[in-house]
Amino acid sequence: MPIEDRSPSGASLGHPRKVQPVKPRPRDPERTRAAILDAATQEFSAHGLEGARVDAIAERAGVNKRMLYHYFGDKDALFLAVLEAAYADIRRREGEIDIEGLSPPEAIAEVVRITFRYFQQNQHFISLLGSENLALARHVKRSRRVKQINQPIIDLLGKILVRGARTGDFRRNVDPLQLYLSISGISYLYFCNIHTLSVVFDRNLKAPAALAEREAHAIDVILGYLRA
Amino acid sequence: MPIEDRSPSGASLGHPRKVQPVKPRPRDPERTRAAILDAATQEFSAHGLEGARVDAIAERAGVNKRMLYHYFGDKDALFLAVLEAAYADIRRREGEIDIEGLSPPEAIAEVVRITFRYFQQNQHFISLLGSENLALARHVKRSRRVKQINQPIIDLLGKILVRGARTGDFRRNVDPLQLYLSISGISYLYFCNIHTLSVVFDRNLKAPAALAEREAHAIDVILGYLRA
Amino acid sequence: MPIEDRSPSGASLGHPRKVQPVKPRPRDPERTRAAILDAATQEFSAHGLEGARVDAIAERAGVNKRMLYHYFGDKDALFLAVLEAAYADIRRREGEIDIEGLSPPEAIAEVVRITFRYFQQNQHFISLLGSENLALARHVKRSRRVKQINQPIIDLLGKILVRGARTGDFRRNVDPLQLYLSISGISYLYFCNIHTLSVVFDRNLKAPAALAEREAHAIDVILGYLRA
Amino acid sequence: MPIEDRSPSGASLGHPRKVQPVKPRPRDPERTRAAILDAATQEFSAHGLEGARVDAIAERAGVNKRMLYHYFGDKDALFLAVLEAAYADIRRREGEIDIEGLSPPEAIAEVVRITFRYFQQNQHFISLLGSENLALARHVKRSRRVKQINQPIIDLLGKILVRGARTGDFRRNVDPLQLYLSISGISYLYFCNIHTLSVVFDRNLKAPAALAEREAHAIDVILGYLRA
DNA sequence: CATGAATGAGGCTTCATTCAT
DNA sequence: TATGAATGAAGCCTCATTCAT
Repeated sequence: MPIEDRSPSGASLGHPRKVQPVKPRPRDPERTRAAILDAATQEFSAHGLEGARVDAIAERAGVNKRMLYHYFGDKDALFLAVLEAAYADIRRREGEIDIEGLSPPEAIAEVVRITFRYFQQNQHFISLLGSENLALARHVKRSRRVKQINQPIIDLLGKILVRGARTGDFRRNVDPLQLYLSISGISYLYFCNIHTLSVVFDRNLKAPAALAEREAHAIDVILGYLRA
Repeated sequence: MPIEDRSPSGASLGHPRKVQPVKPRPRDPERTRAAILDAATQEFSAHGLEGARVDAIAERAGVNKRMLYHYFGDKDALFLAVLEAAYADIRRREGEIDIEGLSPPEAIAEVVRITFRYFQQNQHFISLLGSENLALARHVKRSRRVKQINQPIIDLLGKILVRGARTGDFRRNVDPLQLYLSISGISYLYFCNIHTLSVVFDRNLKAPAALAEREAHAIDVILGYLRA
Repeated sequence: MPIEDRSPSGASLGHPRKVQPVKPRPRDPERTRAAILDAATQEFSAHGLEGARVDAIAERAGVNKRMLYHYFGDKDALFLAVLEAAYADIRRREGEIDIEGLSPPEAIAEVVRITFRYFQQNQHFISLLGSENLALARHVKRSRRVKQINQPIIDLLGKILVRGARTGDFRRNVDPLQLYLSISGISYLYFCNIHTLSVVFDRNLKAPAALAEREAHAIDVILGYLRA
Repeated sequence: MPIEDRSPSGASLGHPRKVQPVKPRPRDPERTRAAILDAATQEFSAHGLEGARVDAIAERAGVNKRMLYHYFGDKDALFLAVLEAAYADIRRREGEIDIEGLSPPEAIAEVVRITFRYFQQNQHFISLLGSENLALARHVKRSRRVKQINQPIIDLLGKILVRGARTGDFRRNVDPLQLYLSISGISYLYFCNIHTLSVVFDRNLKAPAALAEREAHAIDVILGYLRA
């Protein structure tokens, strides 16, 4: 089941700072705004909140630096906008999970798989979260929009767990939130620390085989834990 | 089983930048070096590699800024020194795990527990890893000392898995490295994103009850997965 | 004898930059121009020529920034327009001085009183003069309209002095211009430096009692000097 | 009685921004600090607080821009330092007034004369006061050192007034503070608005003859007012 | 070993002004 | 007439680092 990247940008970590600015048509506020947001997503995820350069964002977006302030206020506000877009994207993605007609184990496997692949394809989101936690979540705290954004996925897991318990597939009394954090965590660590882990264990964790192995393991762990 | 913090510093995230500089006795190279390293650990973990300020480190350490360069070369070299110290510390900690006389499930539970508590008490290590991965592991790549530092824990897990398979407690064919990454991940995500998760789910994840709940869940997941 | 403020705006120093924009009816050039001029008077007097912000003026006036350029050319030209309006206003006010039927001392007292109150109620004018002198009078130099604007008041003083000399009330050979500068100066300093003087002498110079005392003193000095 | 300019700098208004940087010997903190303060006095008085450029100050002082921040903190703190130095200077000057052996009228004349000449030779002080009042005295308010700096001159005037009343030279019940403000005001306005007044009255108020005439008039007014 | 002054590059932000509609 | 997007220059300030003592 292929999963397209619909994140605000195709940014991924690890690219040096060379850029192909996509000049937006002038006098097209919508496009300009989007270009800035996209460039900012790349820059912030590639270099962190403190490491990101406003000049680089402007250049990447192909707009005048002044526009960043025109549209977003300042660097921190731009970062919040990027975060909100990223959160909105993951919510959208999780909302599309379709478990219609799947058995409880198959449904859980699907959730794990999608989670794994989402992190794989959106490593910039992991980086953004890192910056925001370094900043003690001070941007997100001021945002109403991000709060409880993950509730739907918790609810979905809750339903699958109930169904699985009823069919006898799953153990009982599993907290959906704890489960969600474990599902995420198993995938998250892998991508979050992919560079250091690759060095420390002297393996190329980005290789397709390694990725497939990890994905299979993630499903194994969660289903192994849940089985009655 | 209480676990004391033996990390190079008692640093934890979230502290503002005010500091009580502990002036080392002048003309005491050993102490000066240690003071700088400790201060740097705090500063780097609190503000990230890019966000850390050389001046702040010097002030925190109570030494002249010039000393940082005298002892460590430059900011990046200092960061690497901090990383190496952090890795050395975790290796030391993992080397102390004692599973003598424990059944395989008890041994695994102990590993999970110690891992969870280590991250809990050394959140600065998580922050440092974040910075290093943002930097594409470029410091660690140059370091011989960090490589394969985690091998002992993999070996330990391997032994426990073999024993558990023989006793019939555990499933067979579990890759110790994959297992290690899962054990870590389940705890790691929690502390890595503790600030944003607290906001997004509107819970105080630092509360003792929440921590205890998470720790128990982590053990449940791993043992649940491993059981034959 | 109460004197209403008829200056182009009711601006006075010391107000922070928050504003209630009075949106002029669109398509009403007269009103738009007046709104801009009024807003500019406030902004320039509150923040000085260099400190004034074109954006703030536009916002204050409730018009599009482009209009400032449409109606006035540029910031400097707008400043000159403000200055000219201020000069015109003070000329108008001085032209209204009525000494009909007053004895020479009473007439002089009236001039001093009106001068004092004018400065009191038009402190923005003092501020504008400060900016213009800082700019070495470069705007006013280019303006024909401001030159000799103060001639009428000099002429008036000259007449009173002649009359007073004839009646024996006043000393002879008083230069009306020098007298005018002294009359102005005695009031001017008080308002020009009201903030620093209040701090340096630890008094509230804006208090009604302080103002009344100063006004009486101003009259005393001038009449004391002039008496034969 | 010639009066040398001992102000922190020989700055006077009206000079364009070209500069002869006086490079201080490096590694001479005292000199560096003084050079910055002197350059800042010139720049602030020539262009106002908002119009002054930090770069220009550094260039004028012949030091690296970073030094301004090293020694003074930021632009506002530097401005306060300039103000304090200016106030200290005028206090020093007023403290040197010597009325020993002078009759009360002669003593008052001396005070007026010195005041007039001080303003004449220190027009930068007038400019600085203008900036500070535009800033609502917000710098001076935070300074303990500036408060009541002018008390000595008030005390001096008080003594002369008492003596003059006793000798029958002066009228009674003159408030020394009000008198001081008048003495200052009569000179202050002239220099404060020298550029606009020169234009408005189409005279060269800087000409020696004009200055002498004004000084004589100032003495006349004050003594005329005070005479019994 | 230790200090504090000094540096030049570059950071974020804001300015007055003009363009396209 | 009126609008809001767009611009390039420049403003204040801070950075990691080195020099002179």
